[in-house]
Amino acid sequence: MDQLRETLKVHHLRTTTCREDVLSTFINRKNALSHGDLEGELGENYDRVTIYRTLKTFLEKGIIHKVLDDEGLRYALCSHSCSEEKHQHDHIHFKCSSCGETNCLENLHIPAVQLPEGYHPEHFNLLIQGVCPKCK
Amino acid sequence: MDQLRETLKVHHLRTTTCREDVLSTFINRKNALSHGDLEGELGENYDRVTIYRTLKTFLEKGIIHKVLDDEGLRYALCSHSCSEEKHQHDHIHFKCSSCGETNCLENLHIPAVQLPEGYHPEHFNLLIQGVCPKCK
DNA sequence: TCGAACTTGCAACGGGGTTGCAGAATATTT
DNA sequence: AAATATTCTGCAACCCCGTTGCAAGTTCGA
Repeated sequence: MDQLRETLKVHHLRTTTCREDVLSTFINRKNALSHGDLEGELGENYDRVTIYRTLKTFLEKGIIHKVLDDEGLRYALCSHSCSEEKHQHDHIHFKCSSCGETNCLENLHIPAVQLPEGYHPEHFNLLIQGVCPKCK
Repeated sequence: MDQLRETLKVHHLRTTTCREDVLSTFINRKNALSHGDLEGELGENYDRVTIYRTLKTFLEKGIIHKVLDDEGLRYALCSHSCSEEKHQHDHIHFKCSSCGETNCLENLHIPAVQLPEGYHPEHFNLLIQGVCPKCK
């Protein structure tokens, strides 16, 4: 409870019930969420627009990061090392084709790639699709 | 010219000018294209819906594949080994943050990843963002 | 407790993508 | 070459995603 307020405070955000609820949804659900997921869970309490803006704010402040997907964007909590100035996301995302859940594999790093001459890589995004442990 | 018709024929598609034009746009431009790109190039000749359906058809037949992006889907030509039954896409995509182009690095394969117990990977999608050779 | 600064809800909008249907084009059969 | 079956296209309409402007409400520091 105070944990949430603390997180918001650290990122210089005013504590509002919407931000607390969105943040706690991310913490409880653990996997990557789309705007639609959040609207389904919180849509009766808050306007869609507010949820969009909350996501945008959280993105900018480094609280969440984008997770690529072949059918729409999702978002997931950043590790604690992220901030407004610097994001560090070289971990792998796994999307289960059975249950549809997308999860961060925080402790698996994207392997190094030897790019041809002239390419200057900045960000890496690896999505692996398949069947997750829960779905056999 | 006959090359295009041949490709369509191989995939059991009727030859129409729209399909020929979309296909030749992919071949000429070489990089990954969004629906918007195609509409910009061919929109005066064909309806948006027709372009959408052409992309969908090409996807199903294994002529093009989806390319992930942090701001909307793109499509790129498949290598010749793809078909309706089997797609093989373990190559890397590079998106330039300067010119905005996304390209397939066909000859660079995604390195193997050791997933935790229970994960059964099927498809891999690696997007690297940075600056491409053309943009210094 | 007051006021400045920020956040929310509402309405409205634009774009992305899909569907149903009638008419047009393509392929196939004779 | 003509007729038929099949497929494709254009149009209209629709829904969903995401954004913007503005007025009213809320937060927080002085």
